[in-house]
Amino acid sequence: MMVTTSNSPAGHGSPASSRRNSGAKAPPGSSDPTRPDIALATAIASDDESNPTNRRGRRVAPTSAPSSPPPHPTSRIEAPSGMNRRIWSKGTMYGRQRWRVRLSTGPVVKASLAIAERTGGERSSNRSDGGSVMDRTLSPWRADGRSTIGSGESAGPAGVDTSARRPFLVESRPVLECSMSWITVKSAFASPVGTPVTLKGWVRTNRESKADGGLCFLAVSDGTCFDPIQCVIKGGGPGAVGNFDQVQRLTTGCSVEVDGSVVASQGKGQSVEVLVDGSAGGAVRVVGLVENPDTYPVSNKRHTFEYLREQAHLRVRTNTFGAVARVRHTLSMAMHRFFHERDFFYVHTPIVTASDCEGAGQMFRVSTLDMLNPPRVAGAGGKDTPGPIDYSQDFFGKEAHLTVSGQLNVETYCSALSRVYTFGPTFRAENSNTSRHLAEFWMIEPEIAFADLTDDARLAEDFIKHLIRAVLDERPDDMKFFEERIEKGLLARLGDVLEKPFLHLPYTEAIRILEKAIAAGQVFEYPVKWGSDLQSEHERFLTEQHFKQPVVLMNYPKQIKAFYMRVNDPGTDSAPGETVAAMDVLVPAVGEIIGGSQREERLEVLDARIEEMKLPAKEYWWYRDLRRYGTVPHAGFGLGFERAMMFLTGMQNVRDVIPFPRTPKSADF
RNA sequence: UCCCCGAUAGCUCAAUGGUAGAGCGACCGGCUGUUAACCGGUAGGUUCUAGGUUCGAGUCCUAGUCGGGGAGCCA
Repeated sequence: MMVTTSNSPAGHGSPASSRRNSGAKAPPGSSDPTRPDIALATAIASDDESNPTNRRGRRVAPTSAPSSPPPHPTSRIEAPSGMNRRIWSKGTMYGRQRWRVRLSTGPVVKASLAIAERTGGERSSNRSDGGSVMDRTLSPWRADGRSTIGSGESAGPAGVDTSARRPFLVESRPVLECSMSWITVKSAFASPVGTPVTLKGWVRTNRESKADGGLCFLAVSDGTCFDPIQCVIKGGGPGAVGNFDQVQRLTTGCSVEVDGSVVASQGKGQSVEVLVDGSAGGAVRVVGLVENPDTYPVSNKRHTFEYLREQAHLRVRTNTFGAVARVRHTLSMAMHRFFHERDFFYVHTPIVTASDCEGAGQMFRVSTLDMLNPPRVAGAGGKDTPGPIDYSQDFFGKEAHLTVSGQLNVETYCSALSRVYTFGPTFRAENSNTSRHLAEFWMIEPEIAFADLTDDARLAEDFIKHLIRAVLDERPDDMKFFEERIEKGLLARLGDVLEKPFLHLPYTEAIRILEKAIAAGQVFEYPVKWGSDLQSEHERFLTEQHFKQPVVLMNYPKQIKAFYMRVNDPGTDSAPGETVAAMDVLVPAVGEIIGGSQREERLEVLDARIEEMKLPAKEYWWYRDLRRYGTVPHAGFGLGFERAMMFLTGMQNVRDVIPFPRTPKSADF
């Protein structure tokens, strides 16, 4: 089935699609000045100084006609009837023309294959990772959708990023708005001048002017993009809105509906705005007022993160937390997409666990017993001493806790579905109060069958690079904010990680490097010794000073790692002691971001480890069964979702990258 | 859990043991296609809690609560 060309772009779409298509008739090479995200995309990657941006990164005034790629016949490409698909150009990215394909229904792969045939000659190769947007999006090579983890086909030399050549499809955009009577602020920014719009959102700022007989400048945000849109409300002359006095009194946080039309802005600071002219049907309807503006907790001023944590229900209305929320969503979707496109299955591992064998720290108890008067085991403690609590009378008939990891459970599904992952909340009752720890956090744990530690490390690298690309591609507006206000140099740091292959380094070798550094005068607070775990200062030294790039540390001493990690053959890495196939991925500025291992698949070795660590062997009966019935080598890792958020946004405190943080002594909201 | 720091107006912070202050925000007015606006004015306080020392405590002492940074543990 081919995607054909046509001169009637509006023939198969909703009104919204017509609007976009007509908008796309502008020279597609030009960054749309009404789209801050596109302007940013250009700004991130290009050294082209001809795109003046103002402080917020918007194009201030379009310069002369852009000279970049000649018009591409996007708007003439049309799907066969009944397929409901649209294609449009979105401007440039990394100096290349960027295309997006939208497919509401229908066979995605076939469509993109057909397109690839049309554009197959248009490879670009100036990306440092060897890929390009065009390659990733449209090339026939990847249009077959085949995933290649662990196979010879795409798994290049160790450390070479191959994920760029894997399927990267289609941006999905909300179709929903088409059936609603209003549009999002994000869509309004993308609408051509002259489009009548109805917006619904919250007032960010309200400025007044006496010009033109009275104007109000309402900055309205609905959270769908970083920037609020400026609504100019007329208060004098024939265009005055009836409730202008009410509009004048609107304060930060009020919710409103605005009818108006998209116009080119007369002021500086934004290229388009929404003009509300009463004589042209414009109106402002107040939905909800802020009842006491004086005490509105997130008034229009700077607030500390500490303060905003105490206002977690309102903090998402601020620039920072809105951006965090959008990036968090994007990261979540990107993660699922990464695995889905590589034939991984998402497994919902349990939150409540009645097995006492997860062994990763303090657990939260789950119980329905009467805490004041729990049942006791009869006679166990003699007449006067009460026996231990009788959990056989508890809800599950035994002790139950909240999970500290989905790994053991997900290994079972791995032993049948080959490639699986779990993503869910995880609970640790440790009394640790730091900027990197939560009592409730989210963790991603993939598990791959027939894989060894190298496959695992390669997957981790592909995964991290995919996540970086996703947030840069999809949330340029928010990422620009993080770069400017949260961490200067963030984009360079991420670009660096994207660019360089991860270095694989045996633990034993890392110890040698650290010892040499000490001999050369490097001072550490903690000693370095084969057999002890590396301190974060050691990890930072390796990744930030010595190698200045991401490092995958591999093959740790057996005694400092978990029982399920595969015991290496003697002599691996010429280590002075026994090692296990564990790995930690270290990245500059954040440190350890991933921990993983190849799992012990040999029953007798596993049993020996369980025995050695004095673990309750009985509890592991089902885990041991995996080794008794068709055991396979397998490996996996865990990525803390909030730590990934910190890595990607530059936010310094884990409590600020999760909507409602749970920490010791704190579970408000 | 350990070490260090902190808590004063809606927010951020001042205030030798002696009358509770500023900036921002809010409100009122002026000016302005405004946009960290600007100019003038007004209101706003049980100084975290409970004890103690003192003629007198925001300030000093004790205990507690909460918050922040670091360590450990980890993701």
